[in-house]
Amino acid sequence: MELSFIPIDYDYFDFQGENYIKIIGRTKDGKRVCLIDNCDVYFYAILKENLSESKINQIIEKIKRIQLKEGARLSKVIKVELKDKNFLGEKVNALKIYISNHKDAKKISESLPHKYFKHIRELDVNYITRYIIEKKLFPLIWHKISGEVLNNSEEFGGIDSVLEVDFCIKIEKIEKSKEQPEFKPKVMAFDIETESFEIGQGEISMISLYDEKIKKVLTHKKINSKEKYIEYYDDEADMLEAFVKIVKKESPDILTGYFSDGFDLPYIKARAEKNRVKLSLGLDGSQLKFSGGMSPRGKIFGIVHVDLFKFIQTAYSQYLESETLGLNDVANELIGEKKSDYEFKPNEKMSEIDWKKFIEYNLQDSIITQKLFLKVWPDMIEFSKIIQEPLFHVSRDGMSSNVDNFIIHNLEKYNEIIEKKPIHDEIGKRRSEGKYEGAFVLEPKPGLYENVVMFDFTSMYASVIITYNLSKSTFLEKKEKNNIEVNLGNVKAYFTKKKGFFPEILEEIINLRKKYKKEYQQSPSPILKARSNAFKLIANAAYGYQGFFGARYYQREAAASTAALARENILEAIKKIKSYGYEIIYSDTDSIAFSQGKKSKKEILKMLDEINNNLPGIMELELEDFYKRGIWVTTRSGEVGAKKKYALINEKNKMKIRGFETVRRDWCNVARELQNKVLEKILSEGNEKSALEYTKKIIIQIEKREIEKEKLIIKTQLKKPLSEYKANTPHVTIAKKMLSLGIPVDPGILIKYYIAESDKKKSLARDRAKLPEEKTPYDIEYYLKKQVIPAVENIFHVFGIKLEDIIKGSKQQTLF
DNA sequence: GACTGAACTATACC
DNA sequence: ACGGGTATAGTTCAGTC
Repeated sequence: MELSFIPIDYDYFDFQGENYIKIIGRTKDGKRVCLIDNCDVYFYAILKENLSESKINQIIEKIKRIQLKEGARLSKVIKVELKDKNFLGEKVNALKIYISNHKDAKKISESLPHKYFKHIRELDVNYITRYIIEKKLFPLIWHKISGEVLNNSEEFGGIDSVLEVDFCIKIEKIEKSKEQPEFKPKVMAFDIETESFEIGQGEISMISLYDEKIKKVLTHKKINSKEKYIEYYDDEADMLEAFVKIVKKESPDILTGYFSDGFDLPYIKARAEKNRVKLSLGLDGSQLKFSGGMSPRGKIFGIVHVDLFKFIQTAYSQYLESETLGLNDVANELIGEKKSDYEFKPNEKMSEIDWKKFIEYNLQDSIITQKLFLKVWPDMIEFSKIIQEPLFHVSRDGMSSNVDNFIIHNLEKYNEIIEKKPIHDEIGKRRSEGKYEGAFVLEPKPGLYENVVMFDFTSMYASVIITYNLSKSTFLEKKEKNNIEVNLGNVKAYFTKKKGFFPEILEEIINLRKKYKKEYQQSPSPILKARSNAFKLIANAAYGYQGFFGARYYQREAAASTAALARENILEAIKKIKSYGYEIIYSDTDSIAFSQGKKSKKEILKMLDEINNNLPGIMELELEDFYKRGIWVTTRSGEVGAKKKYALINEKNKMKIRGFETVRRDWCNVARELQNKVLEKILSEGNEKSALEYTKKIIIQIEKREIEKEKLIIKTQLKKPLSEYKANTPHVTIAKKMLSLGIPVDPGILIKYYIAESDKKKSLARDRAKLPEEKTPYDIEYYLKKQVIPAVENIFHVFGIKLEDIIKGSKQQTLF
């Protein structure tokens, strides 16, 4: 049989002591198919130099005889081949040791004659990754498959008869299809509401499910509503059974939730256990499984469970402006949908109407989750195709894993043996190496500037890595002839000029990014945008990756050299721009702001060209934008210019605000909004007059207690468990109060509070911190002196105005 | 008891 | 444990006078 097939979910099983892969996917006409196949399982033992041919043959013969008994399984070496390979760019002789079961790789490696080997590698390449590398059956890409249909076959223990698929096929031939039509998966979203926020404590009140066909809320609460989407069940157990039944019947390709690895699925599992309900959601009847220890990942065979939160965290968060990564904020920003505002109440206090609203809210969450999924789907599918790892992994992995995997899947053409992941001791060693010097930041001279030009280096760190060939495999332990030398303060680092695979792969990523960006600009589509963006994200992560202790190709010197050469390049560019007679205002890492002065835009672009003609390698400086005005302020303490804090307005009146309190969520809105207004007025009008008037107005409103509570709320994130805090800050104090009221305070939540009035003049802020719903009037002095005035006084200082004098001069002098 | 600086904490920039 | 370093600024708290 021959068919067009797109792989969606990968899993493996053992049959007669050997490994097999089972892949669930779809055919072009929407049939669901399971493919069964296997591939060679092997690892490499890299030989020491100077071993004679006869000695090597002797070693091979010895290894061939290795056999291990693992429980009922007899594991053995199948064959051994001597190979010419590369390891970290060096030619090596390696034994490719084929074994019968990948689970025994480590055990078998332990019984090798280690004294003949420099390294043992590829023990930590998992079977699914190995299969994809070997057989080139890539995730979410269409393939032409030929094979034998298994129909009530005895083969593989009768696997085809338990699988709920249209066909089960044993693969004979795999070919990538020429045509790659868009694949639209069947996606079901779900969400639960519970009596408790702690996993498994208290019942699940309801479960909502949503896809193109299904729109349901399952509940065992007895309320009097005839809404069509509500399905009533006798108890929690019945409801859970119905959940399993509906998911199985609909059988989506993807089941998605928001934070569902961390909450919904673990909760469902805990309650199912309590109620003795089997969560046999897998296409082979297998149960929902969890893996991953500390941060569990819920897996269902054949239906890919995607926790949208995780993907958004790694692939989107750097572009989001949302204050939290909660479903509400993210959906609002990405798809413009707001959740219905429902206020949580303890169950026993809920009225009939509350329950109806709660059910509606629960359904709404699933609907939003599904829409959000469809919005980010182009990014997810492109990530999976580019990194060549299954959706299940790519949707959850962090960027370091993604970079790791991208490299692993691209090493074949370099004939490279894959480096191992670090384990405990190695991680500890790497972490103890300490920090290295990072980016250069120029101290600005505070002031309001007219006509500001901003240049920046395109993908600066990636360009530096490529231009100077910085990586683990190109790093030299000591100086060699004709190498690249980098000054790292008291020491020097050396890199060979012979192109390494890491910079070369990175260059390919950059080129592909350029290619797809161009294609996107010519004919925009979400897929092309996602593809271009995925390459950009991987390129941007490459620098952090080489300095990250968990990376396979970690090389601290390469990371330190990248930062050092970036500094060198930006300083050189600053010098160059200065030499053309421009006044430099500011610079941070890869960007330079300077005054246009009397020069024309044409002259500036000509200078840019000239600078670019002299830059090394692929380094490239580009125009970020021309700005009408920009403002830089001093630090709070005094005279020096504040770094990482400025505001600009371009010729289309679009503002770019960096670092100011306006963009910080741990300041109250009254201060943020005032500061934003002040910056806007000053930048668009070119003076401080109306901004000052506006500021006075707000100050008076605060003094008259005319500000609504909502605008005074300060939000601070709890970054770790309460018990680990050494300092009793206001937000920790409030978190403790919340805990005593029975509200869960897990790390990561945003603590909201305001500062209230108190008779004691000298009390600490934490003693006056109150929950938003408390009634004590707000502390006028605190909001003036600690929020509003600090937010704007540095800005007025630029114009020589001391805000305090102004206020003193007005009638409200009593406060000061 | 007022003052000062270090420690701790959160959040931004790139 | 699941990218890096640079930077500002708040609150608390221990030590000094």
